[in-house]
Amino acid sequence: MKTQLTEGEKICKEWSLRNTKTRRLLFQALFESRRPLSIPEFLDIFASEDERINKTTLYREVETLVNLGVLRAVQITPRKVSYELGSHEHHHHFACTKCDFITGVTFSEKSIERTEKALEEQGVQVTHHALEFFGLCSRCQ
Amino acid sequence: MKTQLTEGEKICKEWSLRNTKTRRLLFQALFESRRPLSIPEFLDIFASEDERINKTTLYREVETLVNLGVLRAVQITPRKVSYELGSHEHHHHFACTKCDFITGVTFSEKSIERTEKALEEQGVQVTHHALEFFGLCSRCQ
DNA sequence: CTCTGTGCAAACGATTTGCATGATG
DNA sequence: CATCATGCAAATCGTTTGCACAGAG
Repeated sequence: MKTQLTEGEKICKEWSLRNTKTRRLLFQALFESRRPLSIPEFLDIFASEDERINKTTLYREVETLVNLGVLRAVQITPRKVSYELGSHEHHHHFACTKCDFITGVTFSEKSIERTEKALEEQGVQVTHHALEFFGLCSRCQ
Repeated sequence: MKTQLTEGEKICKEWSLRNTKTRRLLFQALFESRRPLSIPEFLDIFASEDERINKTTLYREVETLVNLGVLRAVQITPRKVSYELGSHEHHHHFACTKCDFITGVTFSEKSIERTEKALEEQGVQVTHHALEFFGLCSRCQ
């Protein structure tokens, strides 16, 4: 009889990572919240579930996972870095400027304007967007 | 004989803001650096010019100016908020992932791909980009 | 058993707050 | 002189580090 693996345990296998409590809870939280989470948010979630996860351990865990590419850092709200699964297809985000709602946006449409239209058809109101390019400047190549 | 106003003094007039040392130096620094600056960067610049500007005062000043729309917050590098003049035409940025080089990008081309090409022709190497939409979610409207 | 993960306390840097004082229009 | 701006010290918050110990494979 096969044992049912949680999503988190699958990811650990896939990346040959030790199956630890911190990892299991971290992945669990990401799956359930269905949006990028910041470290303070992870900690709040764990606390509300009465799960004792050390702050330092979590910072180190997230760092490891980002370096491996399992997680991806998402910088949207000023002074707040969130993390999402790196396996998600390359996508962008919609963030509510009033509450902390953030959701993935698939840029299937060919233009920013059309993507905004598609978003508005889903019920949100888009006021502005930000587009940043990253890479190496001429000096640093 | 007309008195020559600095850019900063012009902005103060335009927004009916008191002409203070903090404001003058802040605008001056922005004009000279030609790129978004973070508060620690402003402070370093002032210190290197032997200008004593209090940290608290600067934080409050920047907050005021952002609320008025004179400045705009720019969130590019994780954990680093920079500020640029809000009067700049709506544009995006290129950030070097190795040094702290940031420059404005005019999205004159119609697509992200073509904007990237145009950037590369200017000598930088684009590895990836981020696109975020902001507004109000259905609950918050 | 060995390597990796964990926990705690302390350090750090950026940002915020309270309160009393100073300067601008 | 009425606002608005300033300075300082202390508090707060997110993040990092050193070191000793524990757990997974």
